[in-house]
Amino acid sequence: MPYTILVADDEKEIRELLRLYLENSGYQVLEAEDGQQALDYLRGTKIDLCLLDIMMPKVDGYRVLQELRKESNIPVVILSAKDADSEKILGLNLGADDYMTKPFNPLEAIARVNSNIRRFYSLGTSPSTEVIKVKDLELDIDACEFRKNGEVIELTSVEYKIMELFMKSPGKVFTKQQIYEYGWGEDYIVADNNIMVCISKLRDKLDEDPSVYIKTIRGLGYRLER
Amino acid sequence: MPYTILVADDEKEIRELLRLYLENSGYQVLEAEDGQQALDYLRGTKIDLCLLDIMMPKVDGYRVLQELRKESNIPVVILSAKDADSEKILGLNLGADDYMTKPFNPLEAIARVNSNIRRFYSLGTSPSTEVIKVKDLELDIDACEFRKNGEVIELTSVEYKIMELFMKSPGKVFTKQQIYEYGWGEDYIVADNNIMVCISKLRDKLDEDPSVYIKTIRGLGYRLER
DNA sequence: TTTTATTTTTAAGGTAACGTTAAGGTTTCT
DNA sequence: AGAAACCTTAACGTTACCTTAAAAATAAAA
Repeated sequence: MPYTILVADDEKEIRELLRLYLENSGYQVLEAEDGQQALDYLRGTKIDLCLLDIMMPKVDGYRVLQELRKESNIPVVILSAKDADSEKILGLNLGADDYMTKPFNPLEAIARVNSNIRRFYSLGTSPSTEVIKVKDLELDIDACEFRKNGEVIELTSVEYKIMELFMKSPGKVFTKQQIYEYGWGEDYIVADNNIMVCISKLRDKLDEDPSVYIKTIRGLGYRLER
Repeated sequence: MPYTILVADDEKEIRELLRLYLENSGYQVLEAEDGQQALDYLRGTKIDLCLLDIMMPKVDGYRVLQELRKESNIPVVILSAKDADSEKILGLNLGADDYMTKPFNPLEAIARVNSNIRRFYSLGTSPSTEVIKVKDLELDIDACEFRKNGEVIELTSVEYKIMELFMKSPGKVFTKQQIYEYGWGEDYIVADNNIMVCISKLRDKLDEDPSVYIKTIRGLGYRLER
């Protein structure tokens, strides 16, 4: 099961250079020549890591990164001709994992890709078949599927997100603010009732009479019992 | 709760510079001035990320990294004056997560630390789960749970807060004012009885006949016996 | 585009846990 | 003994939370 790397750069030579080295290291490679194409790939395909140029037509790399981070946490290595520190900082703070300035040594590129792949997938998150289990609950990240005792329970996207948050840290208490920001992907506004309705529906679907799975911590938030 | 960063560098100025910026960003900082000391820290202390200089006395950075990787996967950011690509590649292939060349912009250093911390701890591996223990009492900060002899004791949010205050500094006397401000999160108003009721209920739940755990210091306040 | 279905938000009524208050009791110090 | 500080209990009122249903927004289908 080779890892899939997306190379997003408008220069054809660079894409081909990277493809050469990456394929040589056993990766599968996809190419995007502008930001829009990159986003399409990232949304529609299972990409394990992205090499992302900043200066691209249509949608620039920062924008791609910003959009991507709303949905995914895969490692992103920024490629850029800009060497200024401020650029690096901007990229890293937007959620990039690494930064390389052009021109670069392709061997260094490979080393960085290896490093980031290992970091992200070796421990914790595994490449494809990631299933988190808590009690008799299962969350299949790849399939975006939630199961109880092996039976699929249909969740809406917000419900799924919240369940994901819970299942990734079972036993940990999350405040309403944290839940809102993770589930809705927006800055916190007071929308407590919203969350409560969602929790209520989740409990419904898990058919808890007393709160067996999702426990209320009054004054604090909620927690998934492990 | 704060992440602990180990700064391993033989130059005192660099350590102090990094400490300044890191502490300013809310990290806890430990310093090592040579490779041996770094290894001792890494083995004996809970370190969440390591900033590692390559050229150090006794044991060099590569060696430290190599040893560390046999036991742990925490993020390591290499600091080095060597700018040659081959050096970077060596570091990354040995299992480093990032690489910075001196001299560096401290803000970039912070950005990289943030990035690596977020990458490694936000998802996947849980962030150093914190449990405070005093005698047979345990306070699980993540789960907001209080236990005695491993058995959960349900606390209300104010009770929990007060217990947190006590457990964070066992043996220390807290005045009613301090307890009120911490437990209620408001400026002190005279509400002594309030506190007394709360302490009373706590003692109840800990089933103390004489005050084994929470001792009254007449005229001053209360203290958790250690 | 209009219609239909699904998801999310808003609103409102209900409930139980929690913090407050007050009153009577106990300990401790002078 | 008397006073001051502290303890305990129970009733009350508030608040945070739960649930349901309808309205609004969004996505899917015709």
